[in-house]
Amino acid sequence: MTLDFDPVAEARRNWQRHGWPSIDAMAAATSITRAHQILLARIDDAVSAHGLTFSRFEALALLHFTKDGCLPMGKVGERLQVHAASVTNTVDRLERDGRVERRRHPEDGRTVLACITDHGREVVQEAAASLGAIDFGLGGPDTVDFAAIETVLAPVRRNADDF
Amino acid sequence: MTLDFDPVAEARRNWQRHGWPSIDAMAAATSITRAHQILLARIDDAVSAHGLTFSRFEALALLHFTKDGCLPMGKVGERLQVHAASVTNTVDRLERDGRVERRRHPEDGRTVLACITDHGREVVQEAAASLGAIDFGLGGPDTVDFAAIETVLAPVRRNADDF
DNA sequence: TCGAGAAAGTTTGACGTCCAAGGAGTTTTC
DNA sequence: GAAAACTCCTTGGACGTCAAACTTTCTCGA
Repeated sequence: MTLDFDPVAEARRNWQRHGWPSIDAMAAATSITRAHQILLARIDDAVSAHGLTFSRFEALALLHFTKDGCLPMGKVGERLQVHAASVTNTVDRLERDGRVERRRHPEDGRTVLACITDHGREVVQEAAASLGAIDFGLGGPDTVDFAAIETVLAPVRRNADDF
Repeated sequence: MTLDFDPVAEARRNWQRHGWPSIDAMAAATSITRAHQILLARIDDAVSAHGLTFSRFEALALLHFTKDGCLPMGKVGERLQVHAASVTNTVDRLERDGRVERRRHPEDGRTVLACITDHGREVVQEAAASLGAIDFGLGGPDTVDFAAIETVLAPVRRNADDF
């Protein structure tokens, strides 16, 4: 993860030189993409110690936050903003590892409930601690303004009707 | 892409309630993740009209920016910060579609050069225009401060030795 | 000069994401 | 009540990413 050039500055120079449009937007988008790339790598590294990926951690945390530890598959996808097929995939693996189990919905035969197991609860709490320890990949010598990040990205999310 | 709740605020509430650590960092990381998710969807949608994905567009643009339109596979991965196997994959598909062709390196038999074709140059320029038209997924009714995004994410990237 | 080690790409396998299609169950409608 | 319409989930295929193993080629030192 050590570079001898700034990918964003590099991109900016090239776009400028070729007269391509929306340079500032491009640089902002590239920054977000790169920051995400960095975060995901660090986060996945942290949760892998607990046999998880970030996706699985998110699903597990979501279930853990629930009253009775269960949620219909569809709700999981909705909350996590991922496709239903991705939920099937994620729950498959969590179930394989005994962190989650599928149950029939008592009233609606179409619905499948994903329920976190006791083991799942242990794992997700340990993983959350590991993530906290690295400040979710945002840690390091340079000071990061967490609140500013949230603020500056809010309009981006709002433009996509994110809330 | 329309939600009736704010995923970040939601996450913040849940973490708070369970006493989990680094809430502000979590919210910032979640914002970045979500912003990236939004951008990627919009960008991919824009370039798909030209038979590209964002990855392929990036590779194509990189080659287009080069003096002679060629770059060793390894250099492509280095610039794009992706694994060598991903480069192989991306170039395979670009080559299949006639946007790129592989050539032997004249001096080093180990090296494979990825070279953009004339068709590739046409496509990448059209795609760049499409991306500019949507401000790289950052467009919308709410005003987005491009420069602020770059500034606020700089320490995140610097913490990962990104430049 | 010759063999060990390094370097460059590709292949294979695991993961995550999406889309499209299909099966099963429920609700609506006539 | 039965057929049509809708909902929920899973399956299969395409794509992108990474890690590890492997092949080919080059380099360097004994």
